[in-house]
Amino acid sequence: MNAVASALELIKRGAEELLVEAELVDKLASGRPLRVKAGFDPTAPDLHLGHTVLLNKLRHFQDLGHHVMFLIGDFTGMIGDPTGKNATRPPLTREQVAQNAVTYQTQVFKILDPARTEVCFNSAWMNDLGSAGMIRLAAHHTVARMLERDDFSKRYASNQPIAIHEFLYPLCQGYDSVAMRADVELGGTDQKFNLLMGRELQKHYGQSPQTVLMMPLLEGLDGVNKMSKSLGNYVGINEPAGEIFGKVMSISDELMWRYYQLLSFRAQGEIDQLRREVGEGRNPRDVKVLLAQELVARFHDQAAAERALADFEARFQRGAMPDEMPEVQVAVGTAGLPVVQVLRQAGLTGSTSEAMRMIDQGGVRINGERVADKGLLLTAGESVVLQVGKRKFARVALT
RNA sequence: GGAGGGGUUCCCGAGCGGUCAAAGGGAUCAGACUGUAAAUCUGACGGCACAGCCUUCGAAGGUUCGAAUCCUUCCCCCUCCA
Repeated sequence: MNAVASALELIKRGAEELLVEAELVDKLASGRPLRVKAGFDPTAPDLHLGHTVLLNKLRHFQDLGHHVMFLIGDFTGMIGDPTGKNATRPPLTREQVAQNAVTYQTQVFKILDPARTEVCFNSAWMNDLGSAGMIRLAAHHTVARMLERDDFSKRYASNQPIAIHEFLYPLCQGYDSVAMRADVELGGTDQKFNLLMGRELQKHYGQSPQTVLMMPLLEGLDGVNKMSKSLGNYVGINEPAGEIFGKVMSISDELMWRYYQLLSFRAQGEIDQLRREVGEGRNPRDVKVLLAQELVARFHDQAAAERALADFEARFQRGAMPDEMPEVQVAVGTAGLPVVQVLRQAGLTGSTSEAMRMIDQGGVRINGERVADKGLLLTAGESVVLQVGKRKFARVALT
C-alpha cells in the first residue's frame, strides 16, 4: 500500500462521510502539509467525550504531518448556534473568550500535539469584514438554498421560529474556511450543511473547495440524544477520575460498543474479539470496565484508573463509603435540628421536601444506618456521615 | 396592515369553571434485584413550620362561592394573505 492509500485509510477510519474523496487523494498526493480546520464553540469550554471523537481525528492528521487549525468561533458565538434550542445567548466579553480559550487549550492538548496546532479566532477576520462585507458575503447564497438545511426546514415546517441572523451563521462558518484557506474541514454530521457552505464560498472566492470529513455524533449517556452539556448526558474530560469511570459504567451494555468504536484507541480487531467474548458469555461489565479504565487513563493516568476501579467496586459491590467526601458544618443549635433540615443545609437535597421524600423511599442513611423517622432530631456534638442514595455523601459536623 | 392558531410544572404534551399541584410520555431521583451508576421492576418527582398549609398553568387586571379553564388589556411565537 502506498503512502497516500494508507493515509486515506487512517483518515477514513470511523468517519461517517468524506466529501470528495477523489479531491482528498489529489491533495494528499501533492505531498504538502494540508491545512486542516475544525471549529469550536467558545461558549462551552468544557470538552466532553463527544468532542474527542473529532479531536482524535485531528490527531490522526497531525500524525500524518498535516497542519491543524483549531478555530475558536468567538465571532460566530455571538450569533448563537442555530439549533433552535437557544434562540439567543448572551454575547461573551473579550475577557471571557480569552479565558475560555485558555481552558480549551489545556484540555485539547491532552489529545492534540501543541507543537503542531494553530489556534485561531474567527473574530480576527470577521471583525474586519464589516457590514458591507457581510452583505456581499450574504449575496453569495439564496434563502431557498438556506432553507434546504435540515434544521431550518424542520423548524420552518413545524412552526418554530427562525431568526434572520441564524442564516448568517453558516455563511460566517463558510467564510472562515475562505479566510483560513482550509484544505480540509472536520465536523460532526450535524455540520454537513455548514461544512459544505465552506466549499461553496471558497469557490466564489476563487479557492479550491475544502474536503469535508464528517465524524459521527457520539450518543450521550442516555444512548439516545447526542452527548451535550446542556442535556447533562456527558462525560467531561476534566472530570475527576471516579466520575469518568462511573459515568462510563452507567452506559448501557449496548451503547458500550458504540463508545468502543468511537473512543477507544484499541485496534478494531481487538474490539471485535471482545464483542465475540461477550457473545460467548463474558460478563459485559468486565468489558465495560476496560473501556472506563482506558478513558480514565487517557485523561488522568493509569494509577487513577486503578484507583477508580477499586473505589467503584468497594462502593457499589460492597456498599462501602468513599474515602473522600465533602465536609460541611451545620449549626443545629441547642434544641437540635430535624434531619430533613440538615440534609438540605448540607446540600444533599435541594429542598426539605425532597429530603422527606428520600427518607420515605429509604434513601437516607446516617453513618450507614437507614433513617426511617422524618422527624428525627440531630443534636450538636460529633460529626456524622450523611448519605442520600448511593452516590451522595457528606461528612457533617453538627455544631 | 388583515385573518387565524398558540404560550401549561426540567422537556414534550393533555386539561378547557369545581373531584387540578394539574393525565400521559421523556429526563431525573430513590428502592428492589443484579453481572454495573447495564437491563428489569416498583415508587417519587413545586415549596414549607408536611396527615395541614402556601405558591404555580406567558403578564397584569376582572367576573365567580370557586379559574390553568370565562372576560379585558398587554407581551411573545407560528401560519396564511398583503
